[in-house]
Amino acid sequence: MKIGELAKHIDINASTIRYYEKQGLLPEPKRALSGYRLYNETDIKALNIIKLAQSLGFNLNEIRQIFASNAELNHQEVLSKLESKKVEISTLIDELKNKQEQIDLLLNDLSETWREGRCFPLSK
Amino acid sequence: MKIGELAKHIDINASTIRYYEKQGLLPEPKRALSGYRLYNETDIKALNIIKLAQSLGFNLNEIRQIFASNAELNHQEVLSKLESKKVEISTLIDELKNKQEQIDLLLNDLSETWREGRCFPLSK
DNA sequence: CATAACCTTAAAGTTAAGTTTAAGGTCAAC
DNA sequence: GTTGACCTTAAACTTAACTTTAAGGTTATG
Repeated sequence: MKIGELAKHIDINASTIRYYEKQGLLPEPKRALSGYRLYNETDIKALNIIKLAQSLGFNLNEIRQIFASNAELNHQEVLSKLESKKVEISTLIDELKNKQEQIDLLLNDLSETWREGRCFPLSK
Repeated sequence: MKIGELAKHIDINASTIRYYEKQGLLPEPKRALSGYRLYNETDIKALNIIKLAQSLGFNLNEIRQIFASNAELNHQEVLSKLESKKVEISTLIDELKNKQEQIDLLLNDLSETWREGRCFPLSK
């Protein structure tokens, strides 16, 4: 599979794949005689893990540390990273619920401001 | 109040305040004869609203449109922006809960990978 | 066999939200 | 009366995660 096909499959830009390779997220692929990169199923898996990890809030640096082969982290450390992320997400959820309440407060504040004929909040 | 004092009060960099002014988020302040910017209580309020709105997930562009005085949006539109943000946050919360489940799936997947003696996910 | 679609690299550009720097003016304190 | 803290501006720099461009090589199609 050439890079364009892989890119379409994952719905990602081909240059992003080359970028990930440069960043050490993806292993260097085999090359055709032409020099074209050649990919297979494991590359699809790898890219899907990257996408998942990104959506979980890991940045590319963390993703490399956690999932790439250079083994900066051992299995126990990887598990602990993932568990921490779960806790982090719980915290985030609480914060978001809090923000919904803050929006309600702001809504009340604004109604009052406007009822009193005052101007927008960010002006004199 | 000069810019340094305001900055300390809000716990923000003085250059950030100048930056917000340049971006049209803050009105141009009075100046001392020296040219120094002079601020008062309403500027503290304004900056706090900016911080709140940022923490709610609005970017500076949205914050200007919604809260600045140039009145790009009327009151009704502002209310509706805030209500949409509340809905957005609800969606986000659901997504986050989902991600916690996905982490669990990943954890299971990894244990299996490792039990079978296979390597890290992002390698061949 | 020509042409379009695809691939290669290195390097530069993009975006948001600042931060830092340079070169200089102002002010309070000792 | 000078030193150090504070202020001014404009412009360049920063970071992450890409995307785009330039200049050129490869391959599939009619």
